[in-house]
Amino acid sequence: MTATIRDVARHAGVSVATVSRVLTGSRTVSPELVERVNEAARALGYRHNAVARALRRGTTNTVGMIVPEIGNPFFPAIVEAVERHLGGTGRDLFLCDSQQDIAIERQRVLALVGRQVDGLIIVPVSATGSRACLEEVITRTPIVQVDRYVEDFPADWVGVDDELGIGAAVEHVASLGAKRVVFVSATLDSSSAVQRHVGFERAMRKLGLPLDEPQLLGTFRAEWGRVAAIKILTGASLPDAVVCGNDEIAVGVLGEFRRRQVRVPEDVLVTGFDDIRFAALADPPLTTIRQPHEQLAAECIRLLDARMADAGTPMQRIAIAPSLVVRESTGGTS
Amino acid sequence: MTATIRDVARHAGVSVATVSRVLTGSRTVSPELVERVNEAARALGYRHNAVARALRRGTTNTVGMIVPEIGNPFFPAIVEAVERHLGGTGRDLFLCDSQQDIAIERQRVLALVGRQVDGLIIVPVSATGSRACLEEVITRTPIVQVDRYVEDFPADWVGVDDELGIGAAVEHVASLGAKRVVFVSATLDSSSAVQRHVGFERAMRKLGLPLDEPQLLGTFRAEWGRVAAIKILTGASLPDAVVCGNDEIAVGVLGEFRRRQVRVPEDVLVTGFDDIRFAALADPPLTTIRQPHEQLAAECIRLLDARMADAGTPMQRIAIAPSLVVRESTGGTS
DNA sequence: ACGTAAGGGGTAAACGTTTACCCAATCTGC
DNA sequence: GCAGATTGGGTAAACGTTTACCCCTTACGT
Repeated sequence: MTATIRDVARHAGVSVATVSRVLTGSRTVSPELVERVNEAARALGYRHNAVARALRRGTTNTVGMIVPEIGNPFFPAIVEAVERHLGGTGRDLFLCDSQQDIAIERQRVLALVGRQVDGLIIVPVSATGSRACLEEVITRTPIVQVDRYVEDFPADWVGVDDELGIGAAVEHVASLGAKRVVFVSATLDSSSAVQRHVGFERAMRKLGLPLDEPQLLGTFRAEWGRVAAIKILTGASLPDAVVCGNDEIAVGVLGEFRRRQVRVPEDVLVTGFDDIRFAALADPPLTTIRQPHEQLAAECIRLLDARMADAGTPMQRIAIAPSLVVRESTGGTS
Repeated sequence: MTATIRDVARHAGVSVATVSRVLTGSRTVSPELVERVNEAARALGYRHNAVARALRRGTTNTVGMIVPEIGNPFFPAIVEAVERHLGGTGRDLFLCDSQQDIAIERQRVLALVGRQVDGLIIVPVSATGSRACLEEVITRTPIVQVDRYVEDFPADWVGVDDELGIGAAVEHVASLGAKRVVFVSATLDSSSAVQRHVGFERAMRKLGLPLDEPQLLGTFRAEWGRVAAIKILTGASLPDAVVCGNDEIAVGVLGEFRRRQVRVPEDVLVTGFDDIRFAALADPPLTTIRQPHEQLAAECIRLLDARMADAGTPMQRIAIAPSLVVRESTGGTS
């Protein structure tokens, strides 16, 4: 059985308080006793019990993070960036996947909050459906929303300006002469789906482009991109451009176009959103809206730390401008 | 502040033991008191404290999982499958990324084990370097290795038969007439790198194919695939086939070949390993060795449960045969 | 030399839950 | 009617750590 602080105390011939003081450095202890305690701990292979410490201190040195779809490379990229920013602060990141399901999301939230994570970073599954469980726990732990957010829910958020990003994609294809532009995205469940949709319609109106193409809203998955491409191809004629709500959809669209001998960008321009690492590797390499992972992660951790330091800190919403990355799928070079 | 079991007891006019008995159903309590306790718990919004429960019970209802590179879609796919098998068992999965770094891996292992996860599922970073930290904790928690394993370390493992898999890829390209076959994989740090390398050489010898091509061993990353493709293209002449150690490398190779007008499969055959979801979406769609995620996950959870049930259970090594998926990159159809 | 302050070590309570043990009431069998 | 068994509720210890409080010793200033 693993040694406890009591065993170390007995071995060193001191009290458990002395052992605790030595090992945490919380108060001075005489050098002689420090030496004995350290030696005893070493000899017994003592490691403090994080569960007991959490109960006593009320903190765990962990941050929970929940993403809605871990198989979408965009979310692991955000997780990697968050880890880099959390690393060096002595805190551990515990990651959970909510599988695009608000019931599973609630389970994950309660699992993390119930284990007293010091903060929760969440990409909410649904702009409306995620509210109930987050309202339930926001008084118990600091929460920061990343990328997506819950509507009418007062919590910190950092993400890109989705409207601006999709607007940049529309302006880009319009600047290349595109008149008929089709939008392929996800149903309006999440805030990013909603905002990208709003951004698309606003940009089209601003540019005076027709909005009469059917809206192709499915999931943020490559499979849906393929299905959407088939729907586009069964239309009367090919649009000038396909603006996609994320890179996965775009990769699916590209693949299906390629399979059916539709040339990109010669026959139709295609754009994505996110700049996942396969965007550059797609064929042709995908023009996309890059989300600045490092900056999102840095702001996220900063918001969380501010919230942890002072629960009454005024709520912050940080929208970061994304950037257009022009690649071959709209005629750019590699 | 959130209610504790003491508050509920006070509110219901019973003892904390009674409240605990009612809420856990651990012993009979009169219907009248059950009603009062449940009503009090509801009224106070009581949720049990998982930290206190963990300290008292010594279990946490959590499983920790560590993957070496969360940005590689293969690992999220495994995580998703493990979650599906764990779901419904009332246990939560806490995921950590070890960033291909054994020091970070050790931090993650200690973070999870220190918080008394009931079991640990790990894809070890290094066949040798990961041993020290796993030996340190294997007496404290059940461990199952997935995909990769640590050499000379007695712990349960489930993965595909890497030698068999790469051998199938070599046999496949050879059956299409390939004589000069180049192997692009990772340096021999992980067991999968080692086994795939061994499998490649063994298959080449078995088929009487020349092994004099330079070995291109870097990382399991698409970036390395691109670099390797450049190295191949600066050689005297193009090989007949490029067999890659994983899909990421293969996707990188495909991209660079495409960029330099090398036609796949016309000019050179390319294969991968893993069957990540971008393998089918690559251009051309990638011939690969499919790892059966669901089966790997199911066996993994079964091994963990067996280990949890009886720490003395004989160690098991389960190698599952992968399957060849022929796509356009070796002349197959979509 | 004395009074006050500072340092440092030990005891025990606290964190929140679970459950062993004890005790009282009730039930059952003879 | 009584003895023994059963049921069920309460108390308190346990889990492992931290730290408030207490007390003793030593040091310093007058």
